[in-house]
Amino acid sequence: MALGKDYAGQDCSVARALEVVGERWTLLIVRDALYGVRRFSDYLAHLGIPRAVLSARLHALTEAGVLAKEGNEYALTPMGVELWPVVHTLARWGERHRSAEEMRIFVHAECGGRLADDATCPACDRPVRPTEVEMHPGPGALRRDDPVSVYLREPHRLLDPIRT
Amino acid sequence: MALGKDYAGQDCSVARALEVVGERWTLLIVRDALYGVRRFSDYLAHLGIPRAVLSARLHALTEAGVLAKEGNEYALTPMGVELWPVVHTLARWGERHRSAEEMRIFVHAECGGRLADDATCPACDRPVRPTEVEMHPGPGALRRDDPVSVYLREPHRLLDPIRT
DNA sequence: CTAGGCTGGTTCAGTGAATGAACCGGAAGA
DNA sequence: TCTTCCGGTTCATTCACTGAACCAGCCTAG
Repeated sequence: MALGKDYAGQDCSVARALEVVGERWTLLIVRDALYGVRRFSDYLAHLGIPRAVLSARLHALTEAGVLAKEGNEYALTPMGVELWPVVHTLARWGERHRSAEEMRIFVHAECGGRLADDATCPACDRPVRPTEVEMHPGPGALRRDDPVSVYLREPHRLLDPIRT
Repeated sequence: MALGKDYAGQDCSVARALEVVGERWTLLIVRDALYGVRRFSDYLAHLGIPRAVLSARLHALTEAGVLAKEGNEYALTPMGVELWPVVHTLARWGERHRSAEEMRIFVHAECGGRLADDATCPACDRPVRPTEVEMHPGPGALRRDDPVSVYLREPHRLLDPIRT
């Protein structure tokens, strides 16, 4: 992990975190894993990432303990699942400042209410684990035709495996 | 912003957000800006970033509306300040999984209690704006000798300008 | 008023990483 | 057995990051 990937000299946990998830594509892979994507070909088609880069990132994330490989599937470890608040907070910021219309809507499955920006449920007044979150397509969602995009046209529980 | 920086085809606000803050060094610049850094030379020395890259990032962030330049100082806009939950959530994840000891401690200035991982104050039971947050050095903090690091050996309000 | 230092950059050559296309080996189905 | 699919690896090209050198404007001491 020499020159170009790390942030040596930074006594900061943001830098430590970015050494794991800060490279190009990495956080989008984690996002897809939270959605339930597990297979190489599904990541590949849904992200439009070069195969070589996907391979490298999956291995690096596995090495770091964010993903675990079982058979041919890459799924999040508990450490990886804990990135959910990071991904959600970032998504909400992008939604507010960088998107014309909402693309994805996150709902607390038990009460049906939408999640607050900090990934808590305002109605239930508590933090919500990703397995309790249902994702709905929003009005800004595109009609892409890769298998994962087609699958996600329907509401879907986070972390529920997507096998196309 | 052609090839290599954007994530074209992703109908996802995470991708939109990463097009602004996803490049190498960018989120560390935002972190420093939240700490109160404003001057080119302070970012330079505190980050150990190449001058050319810092120049490019500051211009890109200004262009995107995350930073605003006034005179010779680059400070966060309201849109940039809203990245505080992202940075804090990521810092907490890194702290939990990637650091031996705590490097920085974030405290709600009004009540003296430490912030929860989602950047709320558990004691006051409400979200906390960055201007209400005081940052203290933790036991894992290094004794670096650049001006910003020296300045931050003392407790410091977020967004309070650092002029060395 | 001018010489030197400081701040805030730009330029440039070298290097490493991302890209996209081609290739490959194993497993499963026809 | 032949074919297709899946999960990669290899490779040439292009792009971005790096670090060092250079430079222009401002401030200040002499």
